[in-house]
Amino acid sequence: MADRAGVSIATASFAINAKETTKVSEATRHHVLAVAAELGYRPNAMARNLSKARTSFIGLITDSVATTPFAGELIRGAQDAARAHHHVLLIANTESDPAAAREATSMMLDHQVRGVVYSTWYHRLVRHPAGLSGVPLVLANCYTDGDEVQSFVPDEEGGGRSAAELLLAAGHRRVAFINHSEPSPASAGRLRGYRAALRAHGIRYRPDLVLTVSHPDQEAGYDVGHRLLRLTLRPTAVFCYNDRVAMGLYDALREEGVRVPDDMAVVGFDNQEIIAAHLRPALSTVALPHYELGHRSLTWLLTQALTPPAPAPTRTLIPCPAIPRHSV
Amino acid sequence: MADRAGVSIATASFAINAKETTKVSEATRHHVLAVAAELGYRPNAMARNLSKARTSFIGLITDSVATTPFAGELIRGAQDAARAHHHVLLIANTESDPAAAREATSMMLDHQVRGVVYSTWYHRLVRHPAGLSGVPLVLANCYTDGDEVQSFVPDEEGGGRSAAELLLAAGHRRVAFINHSEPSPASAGRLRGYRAALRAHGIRYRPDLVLTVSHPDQEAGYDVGHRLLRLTLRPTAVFCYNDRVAMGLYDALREEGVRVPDDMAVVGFDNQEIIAAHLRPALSTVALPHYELGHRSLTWLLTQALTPPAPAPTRTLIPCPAIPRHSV
DNA sequence: GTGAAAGCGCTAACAT
DNA sequence: ATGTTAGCGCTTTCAC
Repeated sequence: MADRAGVSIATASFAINAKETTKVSEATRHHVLAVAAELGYRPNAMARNLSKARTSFIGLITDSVATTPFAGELIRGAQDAARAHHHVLLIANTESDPAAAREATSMMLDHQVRGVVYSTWYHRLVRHPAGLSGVPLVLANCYTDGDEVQSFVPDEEGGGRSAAELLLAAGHRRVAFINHSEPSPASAGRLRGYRAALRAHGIRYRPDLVLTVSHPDQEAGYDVGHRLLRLTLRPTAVFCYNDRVAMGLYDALREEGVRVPDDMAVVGFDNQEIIAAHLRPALSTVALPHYELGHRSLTWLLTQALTPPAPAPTRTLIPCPAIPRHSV
Repeated sequence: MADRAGVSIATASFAINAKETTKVSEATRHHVLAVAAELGYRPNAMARNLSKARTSFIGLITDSVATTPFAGELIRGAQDAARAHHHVLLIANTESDPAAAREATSMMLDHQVRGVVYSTWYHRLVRHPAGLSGVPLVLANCYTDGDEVQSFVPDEEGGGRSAAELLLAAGHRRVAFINHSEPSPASAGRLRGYRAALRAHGIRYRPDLVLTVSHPDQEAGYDVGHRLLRLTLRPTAVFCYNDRVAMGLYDALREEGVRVPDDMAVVGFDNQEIIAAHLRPALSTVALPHYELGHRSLTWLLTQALTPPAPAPTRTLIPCPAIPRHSV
């Protein structure tokens, strides 16, 4: 195509890439661009990648895409950041299958990704992903034991505080917490946040007001709801581990003729739109920042990890914003 | 690395790619492979792509990733199919932004994708995606006017029939249908299916039993629920346009003391797990085949579109399976 | 069965 | 400011 423009192949390359050190005259540049447009010329990314010995690929590994809208949000955030930096995402979903993970890893390595973000659908501790030692790596929604790799995770404690705060600010003093019995960053963090909020309001923490469920879903919320109403000192407000528990709780409450929020205020966690926004009354909750997790991870890779000196890895907390609706 | 194995670069290439016409002796092949493994050698996909003048990329364009789990399922199906054929997906999400779509298109073209699947999050008519005339193309969950491009879409009519059948098979004769008022493949198809099922059971179609809503969500379901109960000839069963409407309907029914399924049987559509599986009682519904849509589209591209003669494009209907639970 | 050599379509020195 | 040239790491004839 350079030929058709009557210039050398090198000049064409310069013209098209419009470097800052513009080694080509404005005139010829325009001419080349015009000819290129006319011919519908598109540079071959493979050739460019090979020649520059560098691609514009970033790998994104998720352990689940479809179970929740969370992965979608994370992908969207990562995608937006990638686009802003003219990079393209190589996405692989492992569904927690080690074989799939291995395949994904080598696929990415073979394609010379510039870095990879490894993400999980729920916030948890992971081992250093195998085979990814040679590449700039960042974790989204998970972290490793000594935090020896950079990670971005939700600020569970802050979220727990915000959730409780939603209730406390409305004047509630007997606030129950339905927590997940499984130890995890979420259950531990939210509990800490709940206690901190109580403390800030001069309310003593009462262990009997925190109930736990082993599978935090609608069924559990329903069951624990009935337990809750039989407490000797019935709470006037409940902070639920997640929106699904809150949804089940709504059912239990309704069955017992307890109205939300008049007789009992409720807040959830996760901000699962399809549930939270459409319960009756709409559920006040706290959002998990999946979009930001994806966005920040990718941006970190592109702006920090790739330009030495490589920063020391840390676990970066991303806020979980409160989403007030009508259940308080 | 060939050098380290003491063979020529060409031989190494042959050994590694293990062609059928094995131009290399078993002995050297094993030797090369051993050395490669030892050195942790991985072929450079960029170089390979450039050399072969063909990549193993397939583009996947979605118009939304996060709003529903639907896109996730479709991606998962596509990804699985791609993996099975040793291809890798280049995913772009446009969020219905034309600029993003243009960018996605040229990104894919620049990367020499072998084909692209264009998908939408709800089943609809689309115009031929711009800029994609030069590439093998397949539509998932959408189709074009004259069906001049291959597409895979849900069998809405079959799904509607299955939904109604769930109710009819349980002996119901007065079955209402809450439809979406907006004309669409879904509303038209499901209505046809509903009527066909009625006919098959020798029941006369009564237009007054089909109510419509303009935004098929929980709020609409709630509102229409009250309307429904005021019908002179109250139905004993309802087929809802989707699970969200059913969720709202549950609320209305409960308010009026109408029990599901004893006083009123309900079926939904979409099989949105988070709702359907956890309503009380769990909602019988019909699933949208997003996984298959993605899987079939990709498989078609890889097996049909890429091997001449190119098949004539058709709109292929994918079944929507009934998911019986406890609301009938 | 194995090796030499010519590209694939670009980028980046290095000339001019 | 523009052209020449040497690769980037592979695949693939074509000789041997």
